[in-house]
Amino acid sequence: MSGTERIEKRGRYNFTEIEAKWQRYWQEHETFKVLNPSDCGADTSKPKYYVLDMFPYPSGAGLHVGHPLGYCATDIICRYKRMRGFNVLHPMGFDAFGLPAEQYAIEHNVHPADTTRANIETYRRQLKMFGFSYDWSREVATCEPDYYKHTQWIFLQMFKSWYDDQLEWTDPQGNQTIGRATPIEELVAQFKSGAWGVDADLELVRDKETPRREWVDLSKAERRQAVNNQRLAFIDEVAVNWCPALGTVLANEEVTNDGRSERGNHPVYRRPLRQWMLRITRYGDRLLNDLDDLDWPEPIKLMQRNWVGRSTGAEVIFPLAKDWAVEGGEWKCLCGSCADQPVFSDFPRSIKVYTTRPDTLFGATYMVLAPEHPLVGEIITDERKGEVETYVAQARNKSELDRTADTKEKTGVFTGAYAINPVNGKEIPIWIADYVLMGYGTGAIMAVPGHDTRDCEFAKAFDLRIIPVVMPTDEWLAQEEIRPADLQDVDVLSEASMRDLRDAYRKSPESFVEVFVDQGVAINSQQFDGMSTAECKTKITKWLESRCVGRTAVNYKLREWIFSRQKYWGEPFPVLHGEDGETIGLDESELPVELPPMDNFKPTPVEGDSDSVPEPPLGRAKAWATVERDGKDWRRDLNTMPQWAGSCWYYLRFIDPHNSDIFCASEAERYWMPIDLYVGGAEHAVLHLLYARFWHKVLFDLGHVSTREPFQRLFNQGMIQSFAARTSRGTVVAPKQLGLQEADGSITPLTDDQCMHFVNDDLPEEDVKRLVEQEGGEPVARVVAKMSKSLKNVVNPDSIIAEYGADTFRMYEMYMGPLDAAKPWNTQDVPGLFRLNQRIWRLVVDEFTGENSVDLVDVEPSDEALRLLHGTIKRVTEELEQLKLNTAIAALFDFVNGMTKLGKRPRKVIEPFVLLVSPFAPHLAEELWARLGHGKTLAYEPWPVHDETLAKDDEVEVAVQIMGKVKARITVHVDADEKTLEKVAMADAKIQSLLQGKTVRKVIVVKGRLVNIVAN
RNA sequence: GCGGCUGUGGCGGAAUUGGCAGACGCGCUAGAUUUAGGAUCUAGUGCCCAACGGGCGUGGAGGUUCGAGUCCUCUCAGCCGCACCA
Repeated sequence: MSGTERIEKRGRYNFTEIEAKWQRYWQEHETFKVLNPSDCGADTSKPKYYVLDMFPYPSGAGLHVGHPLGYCATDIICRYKRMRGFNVLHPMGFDAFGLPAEQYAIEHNVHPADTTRANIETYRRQLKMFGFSYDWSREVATCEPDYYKHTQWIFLQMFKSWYDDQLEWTDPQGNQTIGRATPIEELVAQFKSGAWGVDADLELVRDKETPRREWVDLSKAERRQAVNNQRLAFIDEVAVNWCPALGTVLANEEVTNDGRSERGNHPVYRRPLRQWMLRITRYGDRLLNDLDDLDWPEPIKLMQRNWVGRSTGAEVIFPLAKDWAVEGGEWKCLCGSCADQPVFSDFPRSIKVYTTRPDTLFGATYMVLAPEHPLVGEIITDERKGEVETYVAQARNKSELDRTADTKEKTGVFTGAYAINPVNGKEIPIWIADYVLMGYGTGAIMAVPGHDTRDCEFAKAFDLRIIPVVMPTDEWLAQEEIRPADLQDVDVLSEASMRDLRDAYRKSPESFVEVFVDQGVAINSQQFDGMSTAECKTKITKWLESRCVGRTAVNYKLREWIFSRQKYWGEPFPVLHGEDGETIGLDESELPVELPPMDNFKPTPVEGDSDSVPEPPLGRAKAWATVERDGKDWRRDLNTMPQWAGSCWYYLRFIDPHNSDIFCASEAERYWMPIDLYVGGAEHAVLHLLYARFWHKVLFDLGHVSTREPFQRLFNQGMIQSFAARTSRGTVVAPKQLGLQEADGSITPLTDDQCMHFVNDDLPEEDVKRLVEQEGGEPVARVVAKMSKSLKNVVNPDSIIAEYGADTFRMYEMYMGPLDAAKPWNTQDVPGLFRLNQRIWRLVVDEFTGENSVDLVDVEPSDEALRLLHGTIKRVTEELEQLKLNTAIAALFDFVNGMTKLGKRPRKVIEPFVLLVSPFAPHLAEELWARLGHGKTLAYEPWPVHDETLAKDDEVEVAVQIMGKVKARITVHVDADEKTLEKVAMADAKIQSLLQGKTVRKVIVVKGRLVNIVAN
């Protein structure tokens, strides 16, 4: 190591050489390579700790300062855990498939594989500069065939399974569970044996009472459909955001409010398209319930719960008035072709709705269908046809965002048809309105304008009846700002005026300013009158059930996952499509299905609102797309999987990254899972984490993984923000783009020094007045903003590392504030941490001679030095355990300050301190450890343990308060009891004088803290 | 609109969970030092006042308590998520 000699000669803290040296050392010695239990030499007696970072998407811009925030934190924890005797798995890889690479490829005519490879190299180089203790031998990239072979394999498992939601089983962890992913063969066997059948829509029917069709009577295509209707991965036609110009489906987030594509501003249309779907909703309950046992931030759990959006209520059937009548409580079919007294699951010519408020059924005065509802065409009367069709056509082309824009007024059309309210036999009009979404519930609602704000708005707009069926609480009725104008003066305390209010509500609920949507007491509901909302819900549902027109139901906001993209740079689907519409999964031995080499990734543009949908780019790879098998022609699927696919299981691949047979060997999986700590940004709070949990549960059901949940503990790092300026118009610009307006109107750009003062908010007042944005000359104010390319305030870690070193960078980011808080980057603060590292360096090294400092002494440390050390060990350890890394570093500062005061540095104190420093500034600590005479890395040295008796001072200062205000301080023994404390406090001269002429009422003593004297 | 989070000096942030508000760092002030180094060391640094004393201070207003940054009620501001979910 020639570099060391030079360092010794100069003796200064030369971070460049030290960091290069130790990074080389770690690499050469494979210091952080960790073994799997079956590997030769593995020590399975140690406890395991699996720490995972959210792996990055390698974009062209390279790493920014936000990435390493979480990575530094996990690295510190990993280094700490190793020293605490854990086998630590700490891997890193790249989420390498995705749209940006493809867009870049189209614009610059390069292959996404090439740019991705180059970007990965940049990222890897940058990540290595930080000295992270990753086991690089486990690196993966999701775009490599070795990797996506298994992504395809997992997809096949979903294609080959279905969710048996009634199967009761005990999972390997001993939990009683209902519902499980099961091989599709078991479903087919049940069909074949005649145990199960299907309904008219080829959906599964288990009981034999319900009218159903049997397997033997189904055509080949129908059988395939019946099975497809259950598969976890299936093909279905769904309404999507189709952008003809871009030639792809867009996510809702990629569509602007005026129905155009975010990228390119092209028109976007709602189109029903055949897409791969994953049946994630079957896991809704488990995705919800299993959150309870996870050590995640509550807000994230809440976001996931809201996303799943489970609600309970009832499905209710509203028969069409032209086809059904009620005679003597029995349903009578008017068309003659339907069975009288139909069963719930087979009630022809009726509208099924979902409601969370079956108790308000008597208040349902009209119905609304979503414009896309399949019954719309059937029920419109001839005279309404034109108007309805125009409305439906309009709604069809609106994006979801457009339709749900909040300020929008209610629109709709009457169909001319009526339905029968099953609770009272009354005929109610059926309307069509886009405030009802096809994607939720049944796509149809019963409207209760008396107790639903949206229905009320609609009813008022179209002059529909409003019937109150829930009497609000007195408290609600009595609110002044809600009461009708003519009842403003009543005395709400009297029972008589409450009666007036109730009568007024009964007569015209719309005269109250707000709609009552809460729980109350049923009115106008015949035999259910007087029941509480909760009771009424159950009773009405039971009543409906007994008449086969309703049943309890559960609904989710969660939608099935649209899983295909019309793009090149993603995982191909491992399936073949036959000419007759059959889709088969490939055999495992045929994986991976590699992407064909191509050089043109452009979508085929289509003009305007055409129904034709062009082929995805993969369609141009003609030879690849066609496969001959068993004498028949098959076609590959031309779609690819979305970017989420690879990240749904990467944490499993890290466990066994080079296994070419299976995605992850079971023994290793059982050893390492679940992940003990998962750190990443809150932007993945819902989608990635939900999708990955879903895949994991499928793998768990099928016996491929051993834990119900992948990520036991989750931690969200906060965003690194930037100081910026906001102009009076609201534009945000970086400090560098500011200037001072001179008297002649010209603008002088801010100097670096002035920028600093701007950031610190302490520019001289006359400068603040002249502060303007350079380009527009508009006045600005200081704000904290997101770092963004357009703001030109992105800080590149490379330059900071070059200037101050990786150890300083790591320390600075950890010292900025709490890990989970958003905080602004301030380069000005970096030198403070650089100074800390220099001071730590000088605790050991004499800067001039380069030898160990003469103050470093081999004598027994003083009590004071020991107290300092053990206090520091205690603090650092406790803060590390809680991921409070900012205050842990504050403890390091305190130690160095303390040592500076003490002068001499006993080796017995300095050595453990170097170990405490090592997770934070590993290069520095390794170098000092070597200079202290140790021959090998400190990465596996035991973590220092503090001795409580040494950490404590014998004496402690206690505050003495009078009436809660500190008036004096006394010094007492740490263990002094309450009585002693009180005595010493009362004896204090100052306290004595302040108590002159006052009566002591009470004395509160908190041991070791304070004495509070209550006196007047 | 609904839900969540956050408001503490000139700046970033501490505060043992109801017990001395402002740890630690940045910046600033003064001094020492010279090995002129992205130095170091010492002292100071919340605000106000008639200044070895006193008053006020954790977005604002109330409240509970011997005692509140911390708990309760109301309120303001900022950020994030969802958004016609029946």
